[in-house]
Amino acid sequence: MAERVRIVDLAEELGLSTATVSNVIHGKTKKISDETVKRVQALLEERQYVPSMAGILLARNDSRIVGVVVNNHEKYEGRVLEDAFVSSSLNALLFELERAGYFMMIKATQDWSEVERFASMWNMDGMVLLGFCDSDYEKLRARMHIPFVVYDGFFQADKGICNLTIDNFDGGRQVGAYLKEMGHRRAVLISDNDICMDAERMAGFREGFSDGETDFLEVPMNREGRRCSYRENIERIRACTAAFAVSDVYAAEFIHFLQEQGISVPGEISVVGFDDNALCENCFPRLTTVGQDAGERARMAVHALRRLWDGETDPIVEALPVKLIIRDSVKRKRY
Amino acid sequence: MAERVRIVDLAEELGLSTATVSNVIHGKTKKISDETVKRVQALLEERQYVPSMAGILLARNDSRIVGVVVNNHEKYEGRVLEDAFVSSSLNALLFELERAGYFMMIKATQDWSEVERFASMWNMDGMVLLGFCDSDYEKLRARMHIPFVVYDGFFQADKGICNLTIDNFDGGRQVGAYLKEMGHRRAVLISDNDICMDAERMAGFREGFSDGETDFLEVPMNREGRRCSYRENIERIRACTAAFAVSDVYAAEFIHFLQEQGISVPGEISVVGFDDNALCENCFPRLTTVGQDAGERARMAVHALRRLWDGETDPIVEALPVKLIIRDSVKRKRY
DNA sequence: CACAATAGGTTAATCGCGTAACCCATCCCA
DNA sequence: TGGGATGGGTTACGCGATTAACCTATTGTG
Repeated sequence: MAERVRIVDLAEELGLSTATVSNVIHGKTKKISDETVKRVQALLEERQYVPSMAGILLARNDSRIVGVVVNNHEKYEGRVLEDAFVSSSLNALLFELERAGYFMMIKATQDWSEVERFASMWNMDGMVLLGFCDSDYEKLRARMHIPFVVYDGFFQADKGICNLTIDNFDGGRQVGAYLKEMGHRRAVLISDNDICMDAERMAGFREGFSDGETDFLEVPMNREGRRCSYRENIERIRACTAAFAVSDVYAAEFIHFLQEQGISVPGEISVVGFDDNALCENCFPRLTTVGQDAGERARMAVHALRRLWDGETDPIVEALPVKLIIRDSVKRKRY
Repeated sequence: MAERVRIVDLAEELGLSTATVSNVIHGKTKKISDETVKRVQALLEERQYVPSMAGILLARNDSRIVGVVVNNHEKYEGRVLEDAFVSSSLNALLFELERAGYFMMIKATQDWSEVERFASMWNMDGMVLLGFCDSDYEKLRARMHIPFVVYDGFFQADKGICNLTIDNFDGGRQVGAYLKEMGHRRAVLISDNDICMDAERMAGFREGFSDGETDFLEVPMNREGRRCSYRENIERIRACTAAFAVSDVYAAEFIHFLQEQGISVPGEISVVGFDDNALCENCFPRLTTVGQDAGERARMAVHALRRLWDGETDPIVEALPVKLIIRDSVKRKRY
């Protein structure tokens, strides 16, 4: 373990006080001669001075840590960070926070008291919350005592919570409109009723797809038995020519099911997903889906935190735009 | 921002000194009356005392942070954390570190001086390195001044570096033996020559697959043009009945290519991957692959760190066992 | 009885850094 | 010549927790 170089060491070596060295480090050089500044800077460089966050944290109560809390929902079965949406979010957040000079600490939990401890122990500057929704609202309000941003979740706009989301409704609408325009009249809707934002996506789809002639089938799904419910509803599914799954993972699973049944995609049934996961490019056929720009959202998250730090209190509630990414899993239907 | 409850606050309220409160917190109760212990504990509970890591860090130089550094290799194109192997590793590490009472800080970089700063600023207790290999060895040795474990990478056993890996050779061997036993005689090998451990997997494959009658084709791949080189070699590929891709992602990509060409999998060509990524279950056909237990590896990593902290210096160099997971992408070949 | 041991604490220094308050020598100007 | 401004720093304390050294009163012991 190499010995840490401290400010006092440098000060001593230069015959200066720690205050002077500290001031040079922070650019408060108004009252220091140019020559002294240069000497200090040279030694900082030579000795490769790295500040100890322990001291800074204690002295200024400023940790430069942003905690990212991921809702460790049971549906992930203990593998939250493997979820394609979660991992792409973390990736974007990591780079964006680093760019802004912050450190990222991750916690995966459902237990709010843990989150509270976590934030408090480290004097976090802020937090980013992933995957929580309205039903967690009371806990959030009551227990979070530091600036935070909901990165993904479904919150009513009027709750005063800074909430970055994507325009789920519009995404669904675009899919609906696209499938209708491609000549489809009967579609399967695949979702998980437990997930709050699925409802938005489906509502959007209905608006985009519905007119006098179209019709859709909502296959009721339960978590354990998604495949089972496909099997039970196979005849009704065969009557459809298209499907909208509210997430790519469901879409891939559904395509898999169809292929097992010998139903060709998109020959007999066209499928559209949501999220633009990595898997879209690797499955066959390549999946048409709704894409969100993770980088843009992460930038918004950091921007929103900055505003909170600056004392701006009225929350940003943004529904970031979303767009349909057309690949190979939808075919025009001709009658 | 809720006011922090400090030890002095509790001490004052109890009419005790901070030393006593601190001692109770740490279970050093030999010289404290039972009654006092109870009073202190009751107040700790009531006031929900959460220690400040800033103070602890400064006083004991003990951060309980483990830094996880991911090699931000260009091949990831800025999306490291989205890589299936990386994300499953992070997931396993996160839970394992939490269980052991440590906090995880992530950094994605290729720049060693940054890693050094990172570790030094936070007085990290240890680090876990992902995705580095022998060529980084000198930097590692010269610059890392804290205990660290190579979680995944390819290092010579004799370098004295604590290196957890999987038995890449044996994985390849199992695949080779399996394909041979399934009657295949000509196979395509798909790999990326830049990745150090691919060589092991391929060497294992050769050993498992080769006998007088078998033969294989190594399609030379360059990163930008994997698909291109498939296209160029299409005739030679058609002459094969099986393929081994050294990672699931390559396998999925290859299957995709074959399906585009109208070649059925596994009807005409059987495909085996490596890693047991999430995508294996979702692609069609479900991918036969070589699986590694991420949880077990993470446990080993924490165990290895513990040993280093305990002063045990001879490094653990483990090649964790690996097993073939048979799904639907391989078909028996009959002549 | 003298002295030691023990119980039950307390005091004060320390960790590394930031910063408000202070200090001294010059210089300037009326 | 007296007083303020300015340049170029220094001193000293605070942040929260840990811990070695110290203290006092009571009990035990030969």
